[in-house]
Amino acid sequence: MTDIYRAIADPIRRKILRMVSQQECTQSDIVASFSISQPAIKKHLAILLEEQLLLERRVGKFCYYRLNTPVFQHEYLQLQSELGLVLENKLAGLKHYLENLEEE
Amino acid sequence: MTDIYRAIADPIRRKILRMVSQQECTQSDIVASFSISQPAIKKHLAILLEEQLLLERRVGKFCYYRLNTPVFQHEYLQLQSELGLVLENKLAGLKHYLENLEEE
DNA sequence: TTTATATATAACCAAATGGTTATATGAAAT
DNA sequence: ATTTCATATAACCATTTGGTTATATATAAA
Repeated sequence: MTDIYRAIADPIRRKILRMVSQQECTQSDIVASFSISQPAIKKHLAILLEEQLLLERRVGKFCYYRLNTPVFQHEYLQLQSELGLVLENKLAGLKHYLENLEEE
Repeated sequence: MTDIYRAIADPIRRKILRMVSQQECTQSDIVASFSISQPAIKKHLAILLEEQLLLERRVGKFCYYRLNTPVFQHEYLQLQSELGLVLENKLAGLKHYLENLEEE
């Protein structure tokens, strides 16, 4: 369901994740820290919300965003185990190669 | 230069990375392990090559692909430190909150 | 009550993504 | 020499991405 790879594909979204992980931010806080338009930021927020990495809270005319920490943590762990495999495979392949040197 | 986030955005590309990390594969090995067309695989390979996460070697009519381990390792470490920050910030924010409880 | 501010949404655009089919090229095997 | 197999490339298509401007709506402040 949650596609963290899609969420983190854009550097603006990665920066938003870092911002809201430090503290809750309103949409205009976020808009102010980039040089793109408010609707463009809105679309990035929509993707992060869609992937459930952000939570929003409405207070009057303000909209506060914060990290959905449990989901982010879970998805990030999954990512690490998926990508970690790539390097582990490499090591396993090397190990196998070394162990079978004499047989060639 | 290398955009690992782009490279890993697609599940097919992630599986290719895992495959070639275990051992060198020809393009047709790779094509055989998916149910999409050869040109579609070719495009995924082109993206992985463009992002320098793969190396290719030509032997006769075969094209062998392998992981560009140093680049992958480096880029993956960078990714981890960038995304790791998100969770560290969260913890730092919590720590700060706890330390300043009495002052409110 | 008017005005200013925060957010939402629509319409548009260019480029990238992820796939297809058809076909060309080049090397190996019969 | 012909056929077969691996790879490359072209042309096409739909969808997504990442942006824009213009405008609407809703709340807060003057």
